[in-house]
Amino acid sequence: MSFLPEKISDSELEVMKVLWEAGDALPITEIRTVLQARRGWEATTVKTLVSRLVTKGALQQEKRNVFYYRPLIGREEYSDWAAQNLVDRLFKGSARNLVATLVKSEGLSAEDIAELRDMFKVED
Amino acid sequence: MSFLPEKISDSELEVMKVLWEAGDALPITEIRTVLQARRGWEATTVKTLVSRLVTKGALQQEKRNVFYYRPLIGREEYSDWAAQNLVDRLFKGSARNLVATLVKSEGLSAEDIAELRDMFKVED
DNA sequence: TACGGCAGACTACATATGTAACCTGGTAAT
DNA sequence: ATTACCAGGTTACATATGTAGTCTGCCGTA
Repeated sequence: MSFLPEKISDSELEVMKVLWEAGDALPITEIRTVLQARRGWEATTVKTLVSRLVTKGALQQEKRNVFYYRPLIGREEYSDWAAQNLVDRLFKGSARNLVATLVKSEGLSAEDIAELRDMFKVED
Repeated sequence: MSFLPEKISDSELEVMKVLWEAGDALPITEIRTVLQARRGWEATTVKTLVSRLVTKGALQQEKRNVFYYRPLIGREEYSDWAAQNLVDRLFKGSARNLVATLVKSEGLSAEDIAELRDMFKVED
């Protein structure tokens, strides 16, 4: 796993999600529009978050007519890292413990469990 | 699930873990000893973290000969919350997606997979 | 061509977090 | 009783984070 350069904060993550959802580089305007609707953030707030992400190496600036921003970290990659991080920090390094918690805490529906069972049949 | 009063930071979590592991209230001295060994933290650093946790309502101070600190939030409870939080923030609210990620990621050992498979055989 | 709007750069500021020092009074040991 | 040490309280200070304002130059439109 290529590890992350620096931590991505909650607010910054919102920006990453917009880019990940778009599946392509976006100009600041686009990002701003989404986050203005979604979170009520001002244009400058979005700009600050984007700048910080560039500094952190999570986004790349592409010069076109106007700057476009492209994620250098994929959603999968980040999610994997976050999941592993949670496992290490709170589940004694055991993913099984995490899953057990999810199962117990109603986090998983009956269908989820059924699907997971299938998944484990197929895997390996 | 009784929700958490405030966020517990990474460093603060280290303190909580010491208490959770102890399974009982501890005096600051004990906590400090563990964290001095485990993290190299100074006595005052530990004191600050403990104080913040008390302020946040995560720890309760018990007056004896000397103050003893007792977690008001259980490890299970916190872990559940953290897991759910991760699911909501990065896995589109689907715990199944998280599990799928754990399975796919290199972070899972063969034994982990085996255990998970067993778990799903037994569960439900 | 003058002007209004917007992108990008820079600045601002309160709260959170990581990490720790200083001070003060009580307690144990001499 | 004197002293050294330690618990508890208070203060410190840099960096991170959430959230946003100001300034400046360019570009399109009147």
